[in-house]
Amino acid sequence: MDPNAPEPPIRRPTLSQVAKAAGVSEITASRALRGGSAVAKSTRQKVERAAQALNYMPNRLAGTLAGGASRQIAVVLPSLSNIVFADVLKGLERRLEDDGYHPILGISHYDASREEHLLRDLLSWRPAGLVLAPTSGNAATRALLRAAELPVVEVMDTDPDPADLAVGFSHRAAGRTMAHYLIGRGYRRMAYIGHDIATDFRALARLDGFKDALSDAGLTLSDTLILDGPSSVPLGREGLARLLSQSKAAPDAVFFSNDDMAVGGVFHCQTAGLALPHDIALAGFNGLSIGQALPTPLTTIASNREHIGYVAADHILRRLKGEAPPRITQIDFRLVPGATA
Amino acid sequence: MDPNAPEPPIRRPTLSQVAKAAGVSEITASRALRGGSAVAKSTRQKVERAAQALNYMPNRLAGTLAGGASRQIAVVLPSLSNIVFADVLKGLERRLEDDGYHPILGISHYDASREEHLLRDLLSWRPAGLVLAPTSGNAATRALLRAAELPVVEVMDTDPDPADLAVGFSHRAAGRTMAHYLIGRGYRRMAYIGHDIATDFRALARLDGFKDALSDAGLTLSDTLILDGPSSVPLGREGLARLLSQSKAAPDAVFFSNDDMAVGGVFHCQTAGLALPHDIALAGFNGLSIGQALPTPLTTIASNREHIGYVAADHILRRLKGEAPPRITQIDFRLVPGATA
DNA sequence: CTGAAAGCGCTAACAG
DNA sequence: CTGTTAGCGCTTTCAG
Repeated sequence: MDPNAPEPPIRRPTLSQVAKAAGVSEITASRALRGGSAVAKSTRQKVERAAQALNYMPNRLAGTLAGGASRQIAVVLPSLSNIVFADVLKGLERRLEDDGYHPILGISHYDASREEHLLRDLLSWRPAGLVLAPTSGNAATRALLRAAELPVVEVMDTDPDPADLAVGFSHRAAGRTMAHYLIGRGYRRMAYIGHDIATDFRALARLDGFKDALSDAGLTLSDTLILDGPSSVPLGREGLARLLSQSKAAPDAVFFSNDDMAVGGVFHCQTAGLALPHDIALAGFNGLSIGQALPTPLTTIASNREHIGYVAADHILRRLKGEAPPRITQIDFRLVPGATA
Repeated sequence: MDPNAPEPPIRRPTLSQVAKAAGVSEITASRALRGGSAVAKSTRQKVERAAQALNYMPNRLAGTLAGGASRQIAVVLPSLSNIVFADVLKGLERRLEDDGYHPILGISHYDASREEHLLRDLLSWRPAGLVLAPTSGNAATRALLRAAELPVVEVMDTDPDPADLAVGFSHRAAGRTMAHYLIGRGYRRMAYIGHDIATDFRALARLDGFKDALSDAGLTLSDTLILDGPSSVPLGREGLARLLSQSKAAPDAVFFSNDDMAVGGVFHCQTAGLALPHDIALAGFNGLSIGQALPTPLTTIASNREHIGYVAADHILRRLKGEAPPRITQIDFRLVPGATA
C-alpha cells in the first residue's frame, strides 16, 4: 500500500442507508432524526437505533443545499493580534453555539482588498448571516453586502451608516468623553500616542473625537506621535519614551490609542521614576483587565467587546426567525477613572 | 409588505444561467470558472464575462457535495479568553487563507462533553480537516477522531499520543526546564500559583514536570496555591498576595501557571515594595510581550503559538495534497531569562 | 403519520 | 477542447 496514494473518496453512511436499516423511507428517517415533525414514537426509535448502529452523521452540506437553512455565520475581523477582536469572537461564538450555529472565520489584516476577497469567499459557502468589523468604508464592499441578501451586522462602530445592522458604539464619542474627563481633571497640555492608524479607522475616530472636544474647549493637541506597526505594550513604552525625550515642553497628559499602548506608557514611567499622575497623566482605551490590575490602575474607557459579539450574533439569529432587530444598537462604553489620570 | 414575513428563498444566479448566457454547456462554464482544465481562451472569456454580468457567485455547498473537496477546516479550541489560543488561531488562519481554506470554529470552554458535541457538529459540515487543542484525553473523543477519516492535528501538546498528527511541545518538559533554571539560579524554596487547573491539563503537565525536576534535585514545592477561575492578571496578583500573607516561611521563588498570572505577581511586588528578584523571584510561562515590556522583564518560557497554528494548518494542507507530514512535530519552546528570577 | 417524486447547484466520468 | 449523463445526500412539495 502506497501511503501517499490519493485515497478513494470516503463513503460515510447516508440517510438512505439508515432508512433502509430502519425499514422506513428516506424522508421518514429524515423527519425522525431532525425532530419536530410528526413521526410516530416507535418509528423515531427505530430510526434512531439504526442511525446509532451505523454511526450515522448527517451531511449538512447536502441538507443545506436541499433547502435547509445554513447554520454557518461568516465572520470577518481585521485582526486577532490583540484581545479585542478575540473578545468579540468569543461573544459571537457563545451566542451562536447555543443555537447550533458556527462561525466561519476570515481575518482581513486591516486590508480592504483582502476584506473584499474574504467576503466573496465566505459568502460562497452560503452562510445564514454575516458579522464583520469593517476595515474600510470601501464602496465595493458595501455593494457586496447590500447585494448579499442576508442578515449583516457590522460590529464595533456605530458611526458609519451600516449596510444592514450595526452593533457597537461611537468611537468618536468615546474620544470626546476621554477629552472631557481629562479637561475636567485640569489637564491642559495633552498629547496623543498611537499605533499605525492609517489602517485602524476606529482608533482614528477616537483621536478625531478627542481633538474635537479639545478644540471645543479652546485647546489643541500639544503633540502627536504615530508609531509604525500594530499596537502593543512595548510600542507604547517606546512611544512615551520618545515623546518625552523629543518634546520641548512635556505634556501633562497623554491619551494612547488603546490600553496595550497605555500600559507600555505606565511601564516607562515606572522605569523612568515618573509619578503617576503627578508628573504625567496617562489614559488608554478598552478597559483591559491588565490595566486595572496595575499598581496604579489605568484610566481608560471600558468597551464591552464580548457583549457586542453576543448581541451581534443574537441579532442575526433573531432576523433569521423573522424578527426585526433594531438597525443600530448602542453598547455603552464607560469611562473608568483609574490612578493614572 | 410585512417586513417580518418569512422571505421567499433567495435565488441567486446559478452556473446554469451563466452557461446559458455564455452559450456553452454547464460543465464548460464550470471548467472555465475554475481554471486549470483545458478550455479555449475565447470560451473562458465569454464565460467570465457572463459570470460578471450576472454577478455570479459560486455555491460551494453544491460544489463540495458534487465531489469537490471542502475547503473548510474545523477548529476546536478550549478558550479565547487569553491571547494564547487566539495566537494559534491567527497562525492557522494565516496559512489556511493562502490556499483559500477557512476555519469553522468551536470553543469547548475546557469542557469534554461540549468538545465532543462540537466535534460532531463541525464534522457534519464535512470539513477537509480538523485542528484541535484537546481539552481532555476523552475516549469518546478519540474514537470520534479516529473514525472521522480526515486529517486531524492536535495542537499545543505533544505528550499524549495523537490520534493522527500532533504539533506543539511537551509541557512537562517545559515545566522541568523552568525548574532547572530556577535551581541553577540558587533558589531552593519554591512555590506554585495556578489558576483552575482541573480543567487545564497542559498547565497541570507543566506543574508535574516542575515538581519532577525539583524532586530529582531533592527539593519539594514549599507551597501550592490553586485559585478558582480562569487565569488572569488580577488573579495572579491576588494569588501572590495571599500566598505571602498565609505562608509561615516565604518562598524564594514562585512559578506561576502562566504569564498573565505572573504579571499579576509582579504588580503585587511593585505595590508591596518587594524587590525582584532579591526579595522574591517570579517566573511565568508563554512569553507574552507584556511580560517583556515590564520594567523588570519577566522570566518565562516563550512558546511559539502562532507558529504552532501555522504549522498545524500546513500539515493539514500537505496531507490533503497526498504528502505525509511527520506524526509529531516539535515546535521548540525557549527559556527567556528576565529580571524577575 | 408516511411516502414518491423532484430537485437544490454543482462536478466526475465518460464520450466525442 | 466541449458536451451528455448521472449523481453527491438531503429536503421540499404534494399525495395519500
